Amino acid sequence: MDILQVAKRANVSTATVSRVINGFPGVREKTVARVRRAIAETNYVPNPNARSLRMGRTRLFGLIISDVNNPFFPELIDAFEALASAEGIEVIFTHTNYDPQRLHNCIRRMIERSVDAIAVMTSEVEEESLRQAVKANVPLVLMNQRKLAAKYPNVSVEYATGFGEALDHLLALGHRDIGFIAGPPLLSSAQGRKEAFKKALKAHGLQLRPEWIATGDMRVEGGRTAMAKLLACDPRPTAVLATNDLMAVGALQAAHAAHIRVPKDISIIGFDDLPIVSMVQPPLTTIRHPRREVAEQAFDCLQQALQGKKNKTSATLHPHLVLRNSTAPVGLRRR
Amino acid sequence: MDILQVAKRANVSTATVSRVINGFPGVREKTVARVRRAIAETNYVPNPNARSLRMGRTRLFGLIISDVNNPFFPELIDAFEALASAEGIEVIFTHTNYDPQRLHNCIRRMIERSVDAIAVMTSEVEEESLRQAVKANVPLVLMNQRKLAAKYPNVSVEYATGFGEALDHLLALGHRDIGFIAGPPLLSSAQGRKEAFKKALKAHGLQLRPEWIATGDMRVEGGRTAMAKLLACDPRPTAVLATNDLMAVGALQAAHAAHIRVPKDISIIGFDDLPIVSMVQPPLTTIRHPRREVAEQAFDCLQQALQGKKNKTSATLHPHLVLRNSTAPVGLRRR
DNA sequence: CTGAAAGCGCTTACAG
DNA sequence: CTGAAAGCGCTTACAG
Repeated sequence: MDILQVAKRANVSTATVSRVINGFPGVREKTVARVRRAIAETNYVPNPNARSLRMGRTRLFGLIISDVNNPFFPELIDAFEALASAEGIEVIFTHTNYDPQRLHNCIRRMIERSVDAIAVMTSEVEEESLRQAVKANVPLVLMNQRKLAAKYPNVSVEYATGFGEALDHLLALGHRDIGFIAGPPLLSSAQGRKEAFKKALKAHGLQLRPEWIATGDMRVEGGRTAMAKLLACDPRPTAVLATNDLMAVGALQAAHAAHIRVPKDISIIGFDDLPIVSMVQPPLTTIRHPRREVAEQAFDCLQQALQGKKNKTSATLHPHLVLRNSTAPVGLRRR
Repeated sequence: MDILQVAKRANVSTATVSRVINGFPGVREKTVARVRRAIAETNYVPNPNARSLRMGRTRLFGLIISDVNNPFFPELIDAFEALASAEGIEVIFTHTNYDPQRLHNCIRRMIERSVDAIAVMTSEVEEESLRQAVKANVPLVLMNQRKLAAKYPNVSVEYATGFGEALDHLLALGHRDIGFIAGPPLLSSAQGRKEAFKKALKAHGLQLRPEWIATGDMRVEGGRTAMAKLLACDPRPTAVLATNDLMAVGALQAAHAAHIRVPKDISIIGFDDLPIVSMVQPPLTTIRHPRREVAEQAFDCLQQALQGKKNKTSATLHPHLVLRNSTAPVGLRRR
């Protein structure tokens, strides 16, 4: 009954206090001042539960990611949370650990908590889990789910743009012999990147030599072994792109181990722009995954859905090359 | 009015439905069954806002950390969230970016959201911010705040234990000449680690040579330059401990750059056990900061405080050495 | 063992 | 421009 205390103190009704708090027009200036003073004096803060119960909105958003330990996500979380916080929205955040069953539970829990909207920023998504939200009438937004993009708002990243820029850069440095460290065939996001790479390669009029594709597990270790294979080729590529930064870091280590200098003897380009790539030597040139922008677009989608606007349901973002020190002109040595 | 629908369907009052949902004893088995069926048939889920409004508890915990981008935190978040989730508690989580003003706001926001309890897992804490929670009667728990430990529940980590184990290990390998990469003098957590190192050193009967202490900025870059200084000493240490893993990684890079082999020519030990240390070559031996356990103890403290138990208000945890490949016996070379 | 009813703290037609 | 009152969906003494 706390709004009542404020009301008494200001000599008005609770309705008026409510109006002042929510910035409704049509309250006399003098009354507003009186209410504001009473609020200040009592340190009054509205009870969000009462408010939510009444309004049917909680100002609570759900954010679901794959894995807190994956250094890809912190920036995305950070950006999403900053936007929410600026709007007075709180974020409940959970991770699925790549487990579809957990995704299902995460969504259920969030609906039970009556969040206003959910951003599902995981790489693998099963539609069945999403239907819970549809049924509960909770807006959703996905990331990079091309197959579901027709039915659900989706923020997607056009990998090919990034690979195109990387290839522009390498070609300008004189590279023609370009290797690729791919990800596991079963991982759809890895396959998406591979396809985009091939597409960009073709657009640049380059051949794809099958022996210059090695496959890794998306982690440092996998990049190391994949790179070892590429380095053993004869002829070997003069530049290598990796599906993600962790494997690019592994590739760098493999080169070091083989006493092949980066970038002098071979150029390496990663993908994602994780914090780690500027911590290794040399700092890696990489294609930045626009994850902050993904968070922004996702947040916008949800807000718009809540406001009943139907226009902006999806967005496409483009990754860009970030130059650091792991690429150099093709040496004369191999010419 | 949704519990009413269930009640009607089961031919009971809402009170009885509520009793069944909350597992109160003393409802006839047959009635329970009827209510359960009605709940299942209607897919009924209690409205948490109504519940919170009535009960004065939200089953919402706040978790405040310094920095999402700091790879120290994900495991802590993960552990905390898993415990909460198992108890049907949701976590609102924010970060301060090392800014005391933001900590103040984070705590205020959480109180306004009427969380049941708050874990403040940041390195720097100003007491004034905490008083908001005290005033609002919201239980708190801190991490490694010795100065505040008398007034607030606190989970602290006894760094000296970890350094002691590291020194045991190095002595067993024949090392006597041990260098240290310290952190900035103004950073209290870095100073705490330095003091603990000195203490452990003394306990092992070793001298501290002032020129074998170099200072870095707690990041990879700082570790690199600090290590370069240590390597330039004559005589130089045969083993180096770093205040944190990021600087240990930098130290490793500096050794590589100087063509000094790790661990053959020099041993390196880090602190924290970040994921990154097993991604570099060689994987670093390090002292593991028990951050999962910190999360567990913190969560327990909060739960107990909520249950009105006064016994367990603080806890002390011990870091332990994790052996990997960056240490080796002192070479004969330097004998 | 169960129900009727009050009340948690708000917001919002409705009336004036 | 402002107030009286209903109602959001629960839980919990109280009564039987």
